Amino acid sequence: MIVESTAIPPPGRREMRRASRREAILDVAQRSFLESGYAATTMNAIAAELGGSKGTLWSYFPSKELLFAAVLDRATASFRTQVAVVLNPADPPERAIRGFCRRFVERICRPESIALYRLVIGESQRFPEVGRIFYERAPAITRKIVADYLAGAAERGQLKIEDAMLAAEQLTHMCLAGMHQRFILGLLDKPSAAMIKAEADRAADLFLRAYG
Amino acid sequence: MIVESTAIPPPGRREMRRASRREAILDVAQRSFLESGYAATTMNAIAAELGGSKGTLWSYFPSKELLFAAVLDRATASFRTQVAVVLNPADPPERAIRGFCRRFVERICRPESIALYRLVIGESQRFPEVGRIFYERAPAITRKIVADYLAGAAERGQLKIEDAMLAAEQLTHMCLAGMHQRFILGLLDKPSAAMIKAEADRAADLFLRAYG
DNA sequence: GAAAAATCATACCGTAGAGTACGGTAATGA
DNA sequence: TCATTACCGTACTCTACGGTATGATTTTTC
Repeated sequence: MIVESTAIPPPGRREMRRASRREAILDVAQRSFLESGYAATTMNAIAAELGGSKGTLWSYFPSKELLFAAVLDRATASFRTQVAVVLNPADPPERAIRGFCRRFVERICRPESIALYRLVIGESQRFPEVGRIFYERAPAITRKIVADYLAGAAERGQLKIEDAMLAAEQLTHMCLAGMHQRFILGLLDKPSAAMIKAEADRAADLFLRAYG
Repeated sequence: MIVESTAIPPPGRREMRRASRREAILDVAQRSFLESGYAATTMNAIAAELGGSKGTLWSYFPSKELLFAAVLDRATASFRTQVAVVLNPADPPERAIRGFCRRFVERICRPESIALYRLVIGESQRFPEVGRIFYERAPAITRKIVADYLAGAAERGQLKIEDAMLAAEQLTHMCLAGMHQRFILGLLDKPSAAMIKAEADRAADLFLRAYG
């Protein structure tokens, strides 16, 4: 009564299992690292939450540091892909910039983003690469996208901008001005949609007032 | 041949000794916390660097957490007093704002300030008061000072500002736009005077362009 | 169905660090 | 002078955690 049903698995069934197990480990580890920081996260706790044994955990990630690096890598990758920013050159610049600000503020004020930022900053002293990797994969990429748009808008005569990179940096940081610092320091917990909109509009207003 | 020279010490000589010892402990602890973070700082190392014994250290601060709190308190207090900002209402606003920006950027990009900010952010998850205390004693106070100046300038017709608190927040955060994040993440080490000036002027320019 | 690989459960090792205990010694106060 | 208080040095306890070892059990592959 043995049916050969599973059709696909010539490319290895072990590999599949292994990959999904790896993901499961990273899920648990990421949650713990983001929630408690590096030092307060214990391998024992991760193994316990996984249900498996310690030996298995170590067979996937031979040290806590390597596990941490893998978590960081995955987290920034997810950030990167989610910055599918909607800066449409066909829109009038007010609309495009306002839309970007809202999306950006919403993104960076999510609890996971805040936790990631905290984690990176907290560990960037002990692991200097952490800060560099994060910077290159999150803020630098966003800035580049915004700068490209702004340069185009300047060419089309829609905005008066000399240094697009500088302007992009100013715009993104304006989006951080109010709530973000308070989130980072733990004075606020959950952003409401109204707060996000207000924050984004304030940033866009100032920017457009200066460069419009 | 014993001369009763020391004139003042009726208010206790033990207390003096004790106070200065306490300061010495805080000096060492602060350096270590700022340099290595909370977790990587050990009470043993502090005691060793002090030269004294562990028992003495514990007699001043009965736990690592309490020592940490005391360090934080002192560090933010020193920050607070150093924000003797020169926002002179008699100056023309361009001059006043430019001057403030330079001083402010210089202040927050100092290695000690960066280390403190990192420490606070890194631990504000585990010790939620840390973030709150820091916010109230450093960013909030600065913002208040700036807002008061801006409100005055608006009344005198020098600037077009509706919401002074908002504008103050935007101005101070503009000063953080470029270098500060890179310092925090460890991509830069020591700010040059030229970098500080350029950064401050960029922030002031944008602000004055929008509100001038 | 049997060999091989992965996983499990659990006990263990080494280290490190927070906090304690204690006997001896120097400074302080009356 | 004498009691007290603070300090020193050091050894110690206890706990936690990263990492290892091992033997049994399951799963995959052929």
